[in-house]
Amino acid sequence: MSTIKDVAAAANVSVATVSRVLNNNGYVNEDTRKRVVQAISKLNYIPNEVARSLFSKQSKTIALIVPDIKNPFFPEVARAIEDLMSSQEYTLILCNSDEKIEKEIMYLNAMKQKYVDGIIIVTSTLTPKHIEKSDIPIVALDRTISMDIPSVSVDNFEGGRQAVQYLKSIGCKKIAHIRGPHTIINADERFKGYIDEVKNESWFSDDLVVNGNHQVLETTKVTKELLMKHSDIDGIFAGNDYMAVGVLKAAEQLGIRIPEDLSVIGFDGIQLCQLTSPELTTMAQPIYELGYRAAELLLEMIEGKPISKLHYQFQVKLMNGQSTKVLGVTNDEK
Amino acid sequence: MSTIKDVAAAANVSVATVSRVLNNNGYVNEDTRKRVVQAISKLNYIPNEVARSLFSKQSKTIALIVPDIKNPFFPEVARAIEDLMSSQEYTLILCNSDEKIEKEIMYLNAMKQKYVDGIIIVTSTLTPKHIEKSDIPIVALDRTISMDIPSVSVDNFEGGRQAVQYLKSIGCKKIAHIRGPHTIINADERFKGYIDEVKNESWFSDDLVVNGNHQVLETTKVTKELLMKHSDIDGIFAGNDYMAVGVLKAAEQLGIRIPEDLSVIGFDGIQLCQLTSPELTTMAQPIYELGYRAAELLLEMIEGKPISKLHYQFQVKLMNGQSTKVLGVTNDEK
DNA sequence: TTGAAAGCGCTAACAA
DNA sequence: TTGTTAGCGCTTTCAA
Repeated sequence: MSTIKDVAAAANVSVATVSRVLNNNGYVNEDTRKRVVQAISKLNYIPNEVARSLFSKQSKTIALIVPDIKNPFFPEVARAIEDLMSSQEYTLILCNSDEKIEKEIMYLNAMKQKYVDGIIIVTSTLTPKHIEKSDIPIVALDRTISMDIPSVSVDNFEGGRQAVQYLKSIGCKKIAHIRGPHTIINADERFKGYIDEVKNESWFSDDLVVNGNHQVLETTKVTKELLMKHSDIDGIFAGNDYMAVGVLKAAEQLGIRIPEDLSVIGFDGIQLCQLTSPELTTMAQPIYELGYRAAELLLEMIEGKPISKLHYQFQVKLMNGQSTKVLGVTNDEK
Repeated sequence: MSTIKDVAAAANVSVATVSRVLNNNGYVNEDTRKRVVQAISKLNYIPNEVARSLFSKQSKTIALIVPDIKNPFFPEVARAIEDLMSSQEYTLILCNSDEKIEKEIMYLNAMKQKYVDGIIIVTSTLTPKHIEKSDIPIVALDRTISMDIPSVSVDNFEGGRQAVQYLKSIGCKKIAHIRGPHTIINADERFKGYIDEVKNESWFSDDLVVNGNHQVLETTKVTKELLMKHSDIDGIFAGNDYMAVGVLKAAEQLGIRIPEDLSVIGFDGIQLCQLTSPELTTMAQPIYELGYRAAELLLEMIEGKPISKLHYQFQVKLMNGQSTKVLGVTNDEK
């Protein structure tokens, strides 16, 4: 690998001049510029980013810390982030925290050490205290951390409400909820949205809510128990799409027809929804947009632009599949 | 952020001494070591990786270049790689090439520029020429590039054969194949495995092979056409799990029962297989292992160890779902 | 056992 | 318009 020195020697100028043409700043005579450009291409020279970073204290690199890239929600945000970042010549480091605070802190330190220019993180456990002392720009994605830390997420409470409202609107008379882990704030919000919508219903009782733990198998198990106990449940709001699949499986095993006997709605809108049969009705998040916006926000922070808005909250949108019945239309007509 | 200088000053030693205790090499008196260690923890000092990289020409960073992280095969390999790498204090850069050679080359250059220590790449288009001149360690994952470039993959040909053999073994009498894109070597290998197994069958004809292009919708479309043309097809080998889902949908739309009328087998063994109903039978790759092994191989190369074996080829394994019939067992008994 | 100093490749004062 | 040089933070000779 040739260095700026080699180029300077080849073009018979000083390294400063080469640097000038490289960065396109400062005066440089048209002829010398040409000589330099020639030398560069002749030597196949590319500037060493590490040396640049050492000087500039910027690495043109950002980190994305997610619980687990295998969770299909995250590849899509990762893709969105990488799309924007690579277009700006930034590079993306991927970290998996498994929702463990030690790992999050470990990565935070490692990233600081590498001079990454910014971090996008999905976390339920980190508090502002862990973050504030690192002066590096951070954006919270999917879940907010605090009022001070910029975030991009959806309105999970409202999404939960709307899911239930939709089930009501198509005529469901007893609606259960399979919720996600208590440790994850979004699961709580969705749960609260459900509660808000059903708490005054005569049919409502606490045991219409069970915990599926964001797992398919676990959900199938608890849903079967639930449906055997309450045979008159005709609508289920699952806290995410995985759990909705678990519900589908439970219904199948019990010989309950979907959507004729039971309407199921999920949350998230991951690709999976189109792949099941029946296809899943879900409250879809604009997943790619979330990632993209988080990246845009982070970029603004990195560039030191004034941040007009700290918190971006997107709305979820009903995505109609075949797992919810259509009011006034029998199955034959569909 | 404090630097090695600050530590040196605080401990009243030279930076060289601090460096010695940091890296645990060279003689350093026990007392001075203690003073240094104290200073380090007092100042909350962490060494600057960028400066280290500049000197050592190593970045403790590797890159993973995949076509698209949204393809569910890749998050799992990414996870495996990151697991091993982070345990060795390496960091993972993620790149999406969209199977485009320009992007691959662009990333290759960008990574060289960043002094990444190694690269794991999934590519169908890159040739040794693109790679050889970059002296940086490279491992080809999922698809081989050439004999000279280390690789980790599965035996796609044999996997294709075995898929067809299995369909035969459960009694299928006319087996079709939905193949993947011609541009992807693995799709070709699987196709060849299919051909090898059926070419001498009396029922075989060329038009039993159609291209699903690795897409669900496209597959549903071509499969419906196929099944309408050949109503006696009783087995389909889909070139990957996505296309197998497409087949499931086609069958459903045509009122064909799976597995009673038609047995379907996929390839890859992504998580999706357990989420459909019926659950998919597939030739499963050891996806996590593939990623992990590629990472191990790369690490050995980075550390300059002698590489005893350049090419690792894993076997795929039949993973039984409900999309293939069970010989001699009627559906009622199951 | 320790320190001084050169150098990794680059940028940006400052001088010329 | 160009060159000289200091310095980014670290590691490693070389000398003491």
